[in-house]
Amino acid sequence: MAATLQRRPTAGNKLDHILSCATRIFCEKGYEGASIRDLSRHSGVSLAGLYYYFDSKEELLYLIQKHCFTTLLARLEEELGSAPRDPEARLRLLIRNHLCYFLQNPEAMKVLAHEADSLTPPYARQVADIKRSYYRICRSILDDLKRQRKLRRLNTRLAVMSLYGMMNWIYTWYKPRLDPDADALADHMSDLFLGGILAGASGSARWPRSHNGRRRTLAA
Amino acid sequence: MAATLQRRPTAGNKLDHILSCATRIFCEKGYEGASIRDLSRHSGVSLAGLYYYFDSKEELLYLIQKHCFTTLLARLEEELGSAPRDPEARLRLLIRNHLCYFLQNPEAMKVLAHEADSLTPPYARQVADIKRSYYRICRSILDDLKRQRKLRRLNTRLAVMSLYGMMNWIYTWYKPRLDPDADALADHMSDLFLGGILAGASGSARWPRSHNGRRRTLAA
DNA sequence: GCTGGGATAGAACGAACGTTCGATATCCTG
DNA sequence: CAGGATATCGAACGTTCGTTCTATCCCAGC
Repeated sequence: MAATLQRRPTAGNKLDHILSCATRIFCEKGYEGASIRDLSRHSGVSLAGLYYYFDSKEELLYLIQKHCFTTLLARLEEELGSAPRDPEARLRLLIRNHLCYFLQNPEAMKVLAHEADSLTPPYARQVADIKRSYYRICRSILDDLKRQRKLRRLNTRLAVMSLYGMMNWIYTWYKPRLDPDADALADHMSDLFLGGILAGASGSARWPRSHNGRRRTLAA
Repeated sequence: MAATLQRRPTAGNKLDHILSCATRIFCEKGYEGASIRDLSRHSGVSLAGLYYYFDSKEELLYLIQKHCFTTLLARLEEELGSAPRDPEARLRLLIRNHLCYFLQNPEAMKVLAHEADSLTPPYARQVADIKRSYYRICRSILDDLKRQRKLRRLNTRLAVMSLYGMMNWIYTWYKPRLDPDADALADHMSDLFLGGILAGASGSARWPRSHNGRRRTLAA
């Protein structure tokens, strides 16, 4: 596990190539559905030769996930470092950062979203830590916004998760030719989300509520 | 494929039991990661005995997906049939229907979201047809809303996808003890989404726009 | 020119996979 | 009670899986 912290010297290029092939294959066939033999064929490295660069298939997935989340988080922190204090502006920046990265790495994005819990404890914990940091940044921005705008009724956990859902789901539907580019999409989702959050500010119930005691015993 | 349209008579109960076990196992280990032997162990039916009830592992996944989407769609159509014409009310109804069904069948929900393209053409097409119907209902409600409220700048495709993302992503984070129940969640997401949609109605740019020509050449 | 270690691959390992075969119970019908 | 359909299973088939063993190749440093 710790064996990969710094890999064999000067092997960086080839490992990168393998990771990029693996990302594509995991994206297409899923982690379980992809075989090391697939990776061997597509990367041009022999089956046994691959194991010089990683210790197991699981470590391969771990390396992909760790690299992506680390990069995503590092960019966000860099951008937020030199950004205004205004929570709305910071949230817009987070959304743009997220969508730009993911739309530029759509295959990695699908692997991240799809194989979120394919890792077992030793690896899973490290990835979970990075993801938690990323979550907390968004949550604290929303907490700031809540304070600033006095959004008493805002459940920030639900809000963060709703926003992430909106953003992460795009891997299932986004068509580069058909849909707007990352910046436009970021504006769209920022407007939608912020509009929804801020609309609930003044009144408690702007629209009619559930009022339904309909059937709720629906068997599977 | 057509072999399962009406299965052996009176075998309904056991097939249901097998499908329910399979749903749980696919949920836990993924479609590729789950084995028929897992299903045999957990269902109490012998390995060979299982094949009396279905023709292949893929058909098993197909049966699960088809059943869930058909049920979800049927309930929605039934509820919409006796619902007001107001698009906002109809959208709220759709959201509530979606979340109620999914939060009552969380394992099935994960399988649907996670194995969305694990099926190959013969099976995949039939499931895709049902999903398209479901998508179109939501889209046409949003088109109605757009007309009614004169939301010129609303991209209904993006809106539908954003809404579905918000709703479908919950399988990754929802904790029954911690988070609100289905009705409250439906209200939350309805408010968020409708607030966001309607906020963009009057002005074209309520908040500052992207204004950034920052770096956009970010290697993977 | 020898040598030692980084880099690579052919062949094989045991295990697990999806699926099938043939046989056997069970039960309704005549 | 006979006999066919329904339902079930143990055992096996051929394939593919992740991984490892061992041998080789290449090349810098002595």
